[in-house]
Amino acid sequence: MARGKIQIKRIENQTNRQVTYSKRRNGLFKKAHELTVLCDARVSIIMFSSSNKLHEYISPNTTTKEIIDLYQTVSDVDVWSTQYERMQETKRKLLETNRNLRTQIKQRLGECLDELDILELRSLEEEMENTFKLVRERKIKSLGNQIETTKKKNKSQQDIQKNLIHELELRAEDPHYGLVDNGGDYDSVLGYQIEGSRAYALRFHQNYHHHYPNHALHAASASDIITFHLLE
Amino acid sequence: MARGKIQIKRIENQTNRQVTYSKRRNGLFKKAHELTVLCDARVSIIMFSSSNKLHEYISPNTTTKEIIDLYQTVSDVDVWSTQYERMQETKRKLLETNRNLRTQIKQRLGECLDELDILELRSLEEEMENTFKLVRERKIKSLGNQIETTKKKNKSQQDIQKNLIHELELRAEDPHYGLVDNGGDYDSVLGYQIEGSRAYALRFHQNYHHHYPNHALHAASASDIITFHLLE
DNA sequence: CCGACTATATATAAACA
DNA sequence: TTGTTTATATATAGTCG
Repeated sequence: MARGKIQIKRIENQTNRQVTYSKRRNGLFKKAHELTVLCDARVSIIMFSSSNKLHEYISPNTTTKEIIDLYQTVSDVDVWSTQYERMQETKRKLLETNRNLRTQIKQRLGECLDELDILELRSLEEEMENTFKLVRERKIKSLGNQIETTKKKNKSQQDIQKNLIHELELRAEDPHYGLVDNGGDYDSVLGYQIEGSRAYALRFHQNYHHHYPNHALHAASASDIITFHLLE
Repeated sequence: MARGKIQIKRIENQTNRQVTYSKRRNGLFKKAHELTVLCDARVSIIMFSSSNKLHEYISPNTTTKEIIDLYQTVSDVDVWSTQYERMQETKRKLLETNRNLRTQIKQRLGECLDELDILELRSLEEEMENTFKLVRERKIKSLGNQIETTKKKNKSQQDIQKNLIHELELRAEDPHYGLVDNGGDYDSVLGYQIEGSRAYALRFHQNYHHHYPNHALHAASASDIITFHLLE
């Protein structure tokens, strides 16, 4: 049985306080739930006991995160500040690093030199000279490689050319491949795929065959007969 | 008067619902407050009405932010994710920019050149050469300035020296400034403040006056008589 | 830490101001 | 909207198991 009016002040007895906490907590959550259902509201209750135990109520069909998100949006309270400030600090540092790096690059592009003293200029000069040399060496090496590659390509192109010429000679000698004289000048194109990306075409003038049908092709230097095209 | 057992289901009448919401909300907050006081707990209630009106209760001596912070720490719910992800994205972008800038700087230090093709190398080379020249010009100019400054300083030092000598001559001639011969050798120090940061002291040997009291000081090159000290 | 009991204290629906 | 009133429903302190 209840003993008179309940005084709203801290319950000193630890056990009683614990019991009351538990009972009233359930009562509170029940009320909150009734409110949710009766009035179509969304309620979030977060509570910590005196011993820092967490208990929470959240209306059905929603989440605490959702409520807190909404709370943050609607109220002016900067609920996030703790996390936010930490992140802001990180961001600030990154932006500063960024700025410093940009300045360094600018100086390496010859801008913003006013800020540098003589010692800094001297070391930057030295640095620039070293890098300049390094880059030049690298460029020369790269050019060398390119020349090598080109030479090899030329070599393989010459081989292909020779093969083609050889084949043409064979066909020219073989009646089965005899070319029809239709009275006009036209070109026949033989496509050749190399390296999967560039196509080379060997083009030859048929009138040559027309006029000299039995003349064998054998000269690699027959530039008036065979033209080499790089198809892009 | 209450009409039978209250059904816990949504109140369809808009007005009644609103009234009940208001009354029960107060009841809930009252209970929450009682709980706070009786059991020494901390309670945060955040609620939204069906019309999305925000109401909140928070125990005295604490803040909603504090409760949410604690909630985030204790529970596994990533209450911050919305904000957090936005910040993370910003951070990620900054880090990437940062990385790119660093790569650029490295290339301008002659590192990581492997990744560059011939065109990039060519432009980097040109850039390096230009900057190298700019920096050299700047260095030369800076050296020029330095020499100018030094010359001016020397000039002004010479002036000061002349003035001092002049003053000494006057004093040597004026009996009022006559120096007492106390039989010992000692130095008298005249302090002179220049540019507010460096002090120069003109030190002269009194025995000179002792032995040749009427001898006028006039030679700037009298290094055995006047010593010039740079006091740090 | 429940759950149950019970005498009271409180809450509240409805109606009205 | 908010504050009564009032009949009832609910909540709960203290106690026991």
